[in-house]
Amino acid sequence: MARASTTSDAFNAVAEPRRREILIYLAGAERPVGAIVAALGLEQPSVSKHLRVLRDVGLVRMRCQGRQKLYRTNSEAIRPLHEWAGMFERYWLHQLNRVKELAEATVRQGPADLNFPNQNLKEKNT
Amino acid sequence: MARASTTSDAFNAVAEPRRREILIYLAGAERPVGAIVAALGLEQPSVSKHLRVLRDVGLVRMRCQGRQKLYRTNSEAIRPLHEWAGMFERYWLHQLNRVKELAEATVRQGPADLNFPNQNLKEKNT
DNA sequence: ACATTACATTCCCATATAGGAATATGTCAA
DNA sequence: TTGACATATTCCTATATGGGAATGTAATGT
Repeated sequence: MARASTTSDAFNAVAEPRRREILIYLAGAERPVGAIVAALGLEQPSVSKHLRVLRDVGLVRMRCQGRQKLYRTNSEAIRPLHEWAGMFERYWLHQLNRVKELAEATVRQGPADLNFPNQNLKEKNT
Repeated sequence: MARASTTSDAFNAVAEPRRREILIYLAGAERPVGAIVAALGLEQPSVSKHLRVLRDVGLVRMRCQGRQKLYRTNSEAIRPLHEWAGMFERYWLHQLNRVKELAEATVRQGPADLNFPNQNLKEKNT
């Protein structure tokens, strides 16, 4: 099997850096395609294709106004990403505490020998 | 050009659903590969390959213990995702307020005609 | 030394891009 | 109608998968 489609979910859609830029650009206000092209310096067909992906997963909304189409970010669709990543918050807070405690312990004991920095470890880390 | 490599950054790495599952499973404690295989019901080579991707972008750490290799999630590496998605928080809060205000206004006015739900809109939405 | 356990890597392949170029579609203006 | 403007879509192609199967490799037990 190949990689999942970019339109399969928000995670796949935002994997592309340009699509993330577009989402940020369209977060505050709706803009016509031409404005995105000008602001991000991309080719117009490229922007249209990215917008198509973003629409398919609900990350942007579109409205027609005369001959232009106004896009804006649907921030609600980004919440699942935020919440998924947020599940790990308690763990990175723990890691920060451990680093802090280690630093304080090191100050009390004096610095470790930098030539053998792993002398106190039983297993090698990666 | 093709899609960016899954190892190009954390965004691309977590686009794969199985890799997200692995990260959650390895968030609380380090586990040998066999435990992941058993817990998630994937083929062992598949798990090894996913772990390789996750390691390349720093989303997991590995430690050798005898013949097994213990992996754990490096939650710190998920923070950038959380923070990127967090940039949109103020916008989805605004959207929620607008929906709430609209609902309250609707209650005051009575419900709109469901057969012509767009009768008050000048442009068509998508 | 040999078999076993625990992982990692390689090979093969169907599939899905993302970008560039060219073209199609839809809207407004004269 | 004709032309200009704003977007969208199609075609083409190099590239990167992810899964399955098979194989490689390192560590341990006997």
